Amino acid sequence: MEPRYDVNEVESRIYKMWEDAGYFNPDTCVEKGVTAKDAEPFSIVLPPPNVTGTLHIGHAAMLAIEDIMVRYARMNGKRTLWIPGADHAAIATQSKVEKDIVKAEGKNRHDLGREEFLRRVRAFAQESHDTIVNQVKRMGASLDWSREAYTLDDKREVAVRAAFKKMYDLGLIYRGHRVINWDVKGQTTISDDEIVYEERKAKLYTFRYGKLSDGTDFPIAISTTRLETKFGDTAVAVHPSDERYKQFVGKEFDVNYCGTPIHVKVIADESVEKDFGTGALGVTPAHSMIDWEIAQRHSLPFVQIIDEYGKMTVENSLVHGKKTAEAREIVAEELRTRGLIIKEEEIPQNVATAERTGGIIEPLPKLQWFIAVNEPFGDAKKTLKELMKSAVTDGGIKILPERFERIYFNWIDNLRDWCISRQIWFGHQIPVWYKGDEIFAGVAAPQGDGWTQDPDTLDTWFSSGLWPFSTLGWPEKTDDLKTYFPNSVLETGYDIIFFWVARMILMSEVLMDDIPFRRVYLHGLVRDDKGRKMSKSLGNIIDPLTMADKYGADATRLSLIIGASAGNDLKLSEDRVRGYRNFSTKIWNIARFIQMNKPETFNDKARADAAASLAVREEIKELAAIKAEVAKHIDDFEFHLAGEKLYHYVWHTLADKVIEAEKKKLGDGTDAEKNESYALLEQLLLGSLKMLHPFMPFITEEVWQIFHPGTMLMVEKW
RNA sequence: GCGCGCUUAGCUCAGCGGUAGAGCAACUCGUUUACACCGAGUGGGUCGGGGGUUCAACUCCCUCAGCGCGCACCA
Repeated sequence: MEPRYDVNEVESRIYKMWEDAGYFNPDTCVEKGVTAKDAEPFSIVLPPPNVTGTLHIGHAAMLAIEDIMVRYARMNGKRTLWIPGADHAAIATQSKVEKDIVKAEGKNRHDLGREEFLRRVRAFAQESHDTIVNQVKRMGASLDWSREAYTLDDKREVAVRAAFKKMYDLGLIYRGHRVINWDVKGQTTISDDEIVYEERKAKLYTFRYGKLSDGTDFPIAISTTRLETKFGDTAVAVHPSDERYKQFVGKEFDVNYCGTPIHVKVIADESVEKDFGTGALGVTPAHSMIDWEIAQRHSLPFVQIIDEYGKMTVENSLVHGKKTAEAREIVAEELRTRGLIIKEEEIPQNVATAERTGGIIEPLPKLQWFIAVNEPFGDAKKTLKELMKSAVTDGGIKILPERFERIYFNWIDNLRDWCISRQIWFGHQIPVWYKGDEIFAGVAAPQGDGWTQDPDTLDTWFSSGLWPFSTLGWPEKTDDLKTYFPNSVLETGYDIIFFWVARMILMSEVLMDDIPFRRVYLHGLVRDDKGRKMSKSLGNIIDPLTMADKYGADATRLSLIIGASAGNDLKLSEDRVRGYRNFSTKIWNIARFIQMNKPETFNDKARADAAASLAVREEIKELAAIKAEVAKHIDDFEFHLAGEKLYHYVWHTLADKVIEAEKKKLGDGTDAEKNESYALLEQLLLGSLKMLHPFMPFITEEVWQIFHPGTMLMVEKW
């Protein structure tokens, strides 16, 4: 053995050896007889990385955890499938590419046209995909590349259309005119979950609209931070039990608001808080989600006064054509002049912004496609909300750590219909065609002339939601689907429990009439050593590839496993990775020492002779005990405890105690003693390698090859 | 407003009813069949504060505080 362990040489050679052997594919394992045909299946999908860039340290953590589960299952004889893939990440990818083009050429997507722009996005996505695949391999992930999928490839296109069609026919997907979240910057709708709230200071104005037609003041004062939207008010809502306003409820008024006539009705609604402001709320149905809902309850009309560019559309007014922020100032000034403002105060306010573009969200009424979550359907007449809940309460899905189950339920309780149409180009075009008043939804375009397909695309999470079965060939009834669905485990970050985990459960309940997976394991975020999120602007990014090149993928993986328990964030520093690199070196030297001390008289017969006396030795019993503990930890998803245990055993027991104790016999014992010592150490080393393999696949395989050429540790019995 | 998590050695964390643990860092010593990316050893904590349950609490319950997070509201 080489005195030094050459990480980069070994890691690239070993991965290629595994790939060539084909054992990442469970079919090959069955063919070559390393897995029984009727073995229990173990299946898991890789959360598909977005094709927006490159692998980051969070991906590396995810790969490490999943590869441990997969390699452990495979070594335990299970028919193990781990499917790789990538996500087209519609909005994220489109905005990234458009931004790059604007920067480089000063053109936007409209200058290029849909065809050309999409060509550019696809080229970028392809390049990004290739980089990511290489990086995933670099981390040692034992994925079945022969089954690789992409959320936007032809097979998944079929799945998306079949899913849309089925849900449309069930009445779960509908087209409706409702208030949606409009991203002014990105020029598209987004779902409730894609909103990020930013806390800012805002001014809360308490005021009266103005004069009534008889010249008296409007009788009720209201409060708002958005004076400019009040042109769109159609009601003033008060609490039903509020004595102050009871006399006005049901009355309608024609009021002059800053020179523009508006018509408002006073209504009573439980949702109004008596103690906030004046206890009266100006209802703007067209530009507030909550107000829209109030308007629905009271059959109020709505008046749209802001357009898609965030500009005021109030005809013949002070604010026509102005942006909302500017309009607000103009209105405030006008109200002051008219003496209508009663109070101005600074309050903290959460402003809704778009997750991807950072633009302000302007609620607007628009005709869009939705998934109905409160609509009973099918034979059971259950709603999607009910099904999503029961999948976890009694449907067999267990979420780890358990506290996320409550977070999941809480999210479902507050869930509104999911807006799935997007006004962007990159993604699955909505499989609906129009001809006059006719609408056709289908997997393929309708026959005949004159049909036009809906130009919008689907929320990227619509296609990711199908992932646990679309990767297995659905809607076709494939063997893979029969064998590997539902998935055994879904492993992902807790930050996408709503975006992704919940949507997969939703889709699976409708389309498969089953849970998508039995277990959800949520990992935390990888932060820097001070607990901050890693970001370019902070300059605290730790790149997994740099770490792998410097210290090895094995060390990088271990640094991401030990100290990281389910659902908890991990603080990572280069020092940690270096520490586990030292452990790799230790393993190498243990192996080297044992190999150097192989007695000349040692052979199979000597091994057999030693077997009986070894069987009763404490060291062997101890190894068995460690093995049982490690297995229990892995079975319980406590990878950090398993890793720590192994680290400690190998270094501080095997190396520091057992080897030290055997040195004397190896040096000047009898042949029989030497052989027994060697047999003992060899057995402890090989046993350790097996246990360590899921955690540190490269070095363990490399050392194994030295002791057992011609066999492969990755398919040895654990 | 509703809910969740964390608070244990200088740092990062494990332990979660029976006399305080690991890794890193610090300090001392040490090149002897691998490894200085090493070995042997040492120091260092009233387990966030207060109260309770118990023969016994870091571990269970209540309460307060600090930090962090999710959701909703945000007129």
